[in-house]
Amino acid sequence: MVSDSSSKRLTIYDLARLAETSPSTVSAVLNGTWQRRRISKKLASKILALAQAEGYSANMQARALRRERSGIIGMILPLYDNRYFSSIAQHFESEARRRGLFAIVSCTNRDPKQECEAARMMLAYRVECLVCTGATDPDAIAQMCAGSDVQSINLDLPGSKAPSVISNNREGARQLTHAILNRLAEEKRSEDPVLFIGGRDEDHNTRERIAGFKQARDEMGLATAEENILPCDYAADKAQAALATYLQKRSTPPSAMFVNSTISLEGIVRGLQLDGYPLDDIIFGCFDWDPLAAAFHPRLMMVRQNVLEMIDRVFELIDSPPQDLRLLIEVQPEIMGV
Amino acid sequence: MVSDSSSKRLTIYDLARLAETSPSTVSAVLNGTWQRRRISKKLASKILALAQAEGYSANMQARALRRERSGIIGMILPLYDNRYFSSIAQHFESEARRRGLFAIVSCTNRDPKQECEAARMMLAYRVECLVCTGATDPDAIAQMCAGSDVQSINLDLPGSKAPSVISNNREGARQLTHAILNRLAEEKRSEDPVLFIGGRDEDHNTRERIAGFKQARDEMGLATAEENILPCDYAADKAQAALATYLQKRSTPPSAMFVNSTISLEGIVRGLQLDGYPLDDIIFGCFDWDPLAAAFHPRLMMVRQNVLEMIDRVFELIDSPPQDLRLLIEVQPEIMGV
DNA sequence: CTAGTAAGCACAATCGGTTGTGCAACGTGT
DNA sequence: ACACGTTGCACAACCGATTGTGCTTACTAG
Repeated sequence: MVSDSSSKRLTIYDLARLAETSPSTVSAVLNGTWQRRRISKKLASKILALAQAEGYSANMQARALRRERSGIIGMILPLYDNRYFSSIAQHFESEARRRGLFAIVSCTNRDPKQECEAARMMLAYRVECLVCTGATDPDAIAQMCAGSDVQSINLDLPGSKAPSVISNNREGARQLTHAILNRLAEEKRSEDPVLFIGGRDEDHNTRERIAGFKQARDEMGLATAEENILPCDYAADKAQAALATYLQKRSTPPSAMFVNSTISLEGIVRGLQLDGYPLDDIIFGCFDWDPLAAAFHPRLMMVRQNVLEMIDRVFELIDSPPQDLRLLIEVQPEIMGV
Repeated sequence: MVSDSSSKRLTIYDLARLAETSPSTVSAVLNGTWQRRRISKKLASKILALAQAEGYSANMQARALRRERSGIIGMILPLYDNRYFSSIAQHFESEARRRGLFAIVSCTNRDPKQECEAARMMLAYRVECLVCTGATDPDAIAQMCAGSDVQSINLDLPGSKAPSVISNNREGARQLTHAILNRLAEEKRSEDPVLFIGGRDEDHNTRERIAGFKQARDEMGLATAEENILPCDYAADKAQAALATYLQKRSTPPSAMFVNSTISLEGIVRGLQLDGYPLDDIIFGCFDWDPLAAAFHPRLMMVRQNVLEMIDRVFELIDSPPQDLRLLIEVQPEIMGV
């Protein structure tokens, strides 16, 4: 270790001087192409040992510039703070790492402006591919990427200008609704209404979940009153307020609810708790998964989206980009707690 | 928009040709140094308009290489999947963005190997600073950074080779314990034992929290039996098992518990729920914050660490690096739900 | 009318790798 | 001894920005 920490960072030029060889040879040795370049094993190991001893680390910017490949793969994400999105980020990172890519994830707070800004940054850093998760306007970003000749993929919410990987929301909702209805039947409350609450009407996923909800009820021979469908947005406060309004017209809370996300569930539970309703008696189905919440409530069933498989599908699309940009891949979620 | 999407990405050389000027001029205009270089306003606006129309975006690798500044700031994180860490990532990103820096966050699963690997990658990408959150071995990473002349800062867990920003764990635990004891007193159960459970004995934060716990009891004239302190690790299963063992010796669960994290709380609640104990009667104090959990339980008090201020402190340290690498900044957390 | 100054821009070196190509030296077969 | 193939490496041109410097013109002052 002769490292002169006095000067700058070590480069292949420094190593070349130390090893009394040329920079190109050092480069070839350090990036593994030395056999192809017929560098002798002896020289190669000398250089490797030297690099090791001096703690050399290649400058990725220089490499990226010359190779015209950054080795970076990007993802934009609405938020980190729930199990679903955080596990998306986590799996994306580890799968990228496994492939020798460097993942950068940017969270954009569900704000279209920030989404664009983040995408612009990612493109400036020359990401090799951009995964666009739960974007407000996925097509806008897909178009930016296309303009820069960068592949993009939609995750969680579908778009029309890039292939999409999403959960099978309709089928998941259908199964969850059946689980709720079965539970009601077990408890001899089959006739009680079920309230669907949370999410946004314009949102593809919410629409699909409502469709699945209705379909399941239909299959059980139950009609669904529109007043029992409340897509009041996701936010906890919105859900709490919507439920309060709903409850003004009745004496008791519904026996069962289909809650569209954990963030909505938070508002619902808080509201019921404040008003002193017997929380544990209500059957909840939540299209989202949070093990802590599941631990707390005895009648809470949750939909766990298959993040692992979704990320796998995303990388398959990266490996072999489909010709059809409207390709939609749906992954089956799992019902927990039935 | 004459963009010839046929060829490669647009460079300043292309723009120079289009604007009939030189690359250096284009560069100066696009990075804002054109006034200093006495480029005429007329030419400047021409180039800017052109760049806009053609959708030019600077190649950050080239810029970073030449400037010897990447514009990137890194963070390593144990996990995303709780409110604390996810909000750390979120605030770190937005503050970095505010400063024109690009944040990259890598999660390392509390694995020292992965921590080192991530740090190595970050250093290869020439991050300007590395924030090392909740690292298993912060000093190892601090040393790697020092070797590359890169500033590093510890967050959440302190180290001795880089300045650290952490919560005031002892004081937070003291206040939480007082809140628990007050609640017990209100409910005329002052004499009941309180169980401290979760966390690791070797862990700085856990040790501090235990100290705060004992101190608060001491201040109330209560002795603390060692059998009531169970640092059984954080994992939900470990906590559940530890509680089960604890309960074997007694007929009823403790009236109150100090739970060291939400992940431990998950195991505790699951175990109690399974065994059919009346969960709502137990007074919980959890050193962590999760609004969904808070909504579910009427007697759950939580410590919310002041992430906003912690991140602010981190950036202050980045702005003016202290001479003393052992500097420890403690930020006061907040007790929620008292 | 000329020296001196400022305005406006272009040149070329540089950051640290990568990679096509060239060129000795050495070995082999005839 | 000569042609020829191989081995082992060095040279130099990039990648796309930044920046010190220098060279025109135009303008101003004396």
